[in-house]
Amino acid sequence: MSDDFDISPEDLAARAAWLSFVGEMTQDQIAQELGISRQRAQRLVARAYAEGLVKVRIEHPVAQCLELERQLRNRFGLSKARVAPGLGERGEPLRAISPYAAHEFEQIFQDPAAKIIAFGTGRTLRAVIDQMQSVDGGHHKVVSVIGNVAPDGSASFYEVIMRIADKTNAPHYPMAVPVLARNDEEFALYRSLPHVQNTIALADQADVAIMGIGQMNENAPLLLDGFITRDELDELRKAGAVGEIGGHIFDQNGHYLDHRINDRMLGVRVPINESPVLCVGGGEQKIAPLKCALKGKLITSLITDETTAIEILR
Amino acid sequence: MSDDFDISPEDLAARAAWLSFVGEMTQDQIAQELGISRQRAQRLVARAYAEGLVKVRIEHPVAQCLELERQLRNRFGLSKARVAPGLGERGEPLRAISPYAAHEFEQIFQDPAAKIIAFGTGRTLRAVIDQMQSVDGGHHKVVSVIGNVAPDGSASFYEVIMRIADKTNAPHYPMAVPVLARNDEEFALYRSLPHVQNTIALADQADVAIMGIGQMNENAPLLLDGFITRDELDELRKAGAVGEIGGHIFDQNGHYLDHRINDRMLGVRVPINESPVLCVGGGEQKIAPLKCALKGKLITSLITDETTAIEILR
DNA sequence: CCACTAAATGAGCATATGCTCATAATGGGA
DNA sequence: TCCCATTATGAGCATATGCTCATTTAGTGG
Repeated sequence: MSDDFDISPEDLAARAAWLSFVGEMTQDQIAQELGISRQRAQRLVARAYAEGLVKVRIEHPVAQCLELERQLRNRFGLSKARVAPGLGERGEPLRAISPYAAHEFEQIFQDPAAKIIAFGTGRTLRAVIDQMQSVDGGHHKVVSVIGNVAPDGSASFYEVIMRIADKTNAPHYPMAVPVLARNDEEFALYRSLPHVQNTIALADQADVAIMGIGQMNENAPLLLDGFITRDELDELRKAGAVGEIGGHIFDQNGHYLDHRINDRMLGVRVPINESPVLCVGGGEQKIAPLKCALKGKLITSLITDETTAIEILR
Repeated sequence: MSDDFDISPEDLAARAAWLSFVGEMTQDQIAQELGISRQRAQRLVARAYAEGLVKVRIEHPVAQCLELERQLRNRFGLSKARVAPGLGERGEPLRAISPYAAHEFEQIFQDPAAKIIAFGTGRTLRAVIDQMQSVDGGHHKVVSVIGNVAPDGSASFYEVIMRIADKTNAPHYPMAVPVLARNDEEFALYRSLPHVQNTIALADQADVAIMGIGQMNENAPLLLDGFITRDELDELRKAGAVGEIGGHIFDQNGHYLDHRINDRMLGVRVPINESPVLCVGGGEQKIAPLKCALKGKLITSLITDETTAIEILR
């Protein structure tokens, strides 16, 4: 059973993790089995875990969370709500939400009926997609509803279309323009580009949109990622901005803001032609935006965590 | 976040496991979070794990196993072969095979096309089904190809139809007769019962059969479970018995034995009308039966573990 | 109401784990 | 070829974990 000569490095990590989690072996046993030092075994297992080779799921609907899901659906007329058990005050909400959301995503892609699935961007969606298992979704198309170019011209770091395509083997259609045009002429120019028109046309046919949500406080993703300046942020907030979905900024009633900056967002707004909008997000800062988005019926399904759900329902 | 008053006991176990695996908390932190002692936290996590609430999957195709799968397919003309990484000499083969097989089972039930899925019995299938996640397979039917009554009249312990139905929510059709009739008259009687005829008729339409495999040595399941006596075992072995699938005994060429005991097996033989037969099994004792079953084309797909695969291919 | 059995709990301890640091190996550029 | 920077490795140690055992609690039958 001991390997005569080493193979790939990742292979060994997977094998060590397998022996650890499935075989329930101690690190000493693994080391012996693979003919390596205990130290190395420990590192291999840790690495496999860190790299996401090891997927842990808890198969049990926690009663309190089910109840919260029911309340969310009723209160806001959602077609679907999923609430992940909280990880306590100090726990990152994303860590709790990701496995739950990843499972939902997998389900969506396992649907045999071919679909056009629109995606937003952001840290949340990135984290969820990293958690997904590979599924065969080659019959679907994934399309971005938002530009994938950062203000400095680099590829937007939190673009997710490529990653979701990797996991699902689906044909992918990024929107290869900036998130935000700098003025109206630039907006018109970008919008007129053939590949943009194609992508937008495809997005317009989306059967479902999967989106994150952004807050408009001092940690606004739009600000952190350099899409708007602090002055513009202040200006938007004065105009009533509370949150944004796919870069499109809305007010406390969940209505998209009529504002020159908002008008230059190149992407497609949700909801798209009555199609369902699945929003993933949680954490203290997302509470206000989520409440407003729910109020304005911008989203039709929600995946969040326990703490956030409680606050939203308060 | 700390619970004010306790809810269900299993709920708490799931929550503790969640905090442990997803939240990566130490037991002390979990204890504090849930307002219990560290001891209790430890036990809750262990319990959740033992009860199978925690599902661990390794997402990485180990190269050596892929190669073995390829060789198995080529050598025996299998439509599908899956090889789980071995757990070393001391590891239970079942422990390695179960997660792999469970995943395959889930895939089968996630197929949207309604199917009739026939099942054998045995320790192996039991273990695999315990590992399965719940899936929505209500559009399929599961039917047993073998009786579910033990010689003492009790329900056969390793019958799996109920359990698979639990996991998949599929309508289920057990075969409510003994595995083996005691003589030809009894055989004719049982076979004539209406509910048996119904079940057999359904099984005859199966789109796929999922089976274990039994050895005919001194640890033969048929002997251990009291379906045949030691004398009968010896007699069968003298007649060339090497293994059995669904109770139907075959020889070294994978041909069903023409023998009075074999003729009294009440179930349906695989393959059923050219339908695929997925066999799950591994371990030293299964090697000979598997080789012969493969030789006789009794099975069309195989899920096994690394060590067994190597031996089969030797 | 008591006594008995079985399960749940907490303390203490042996072991497994993962982190830090010092050292060795590896690899890329001059 | 040598040198430097980066990465991999192993030893030692602090901590987390899980097991055993003694004790308590809960549940059951007399």
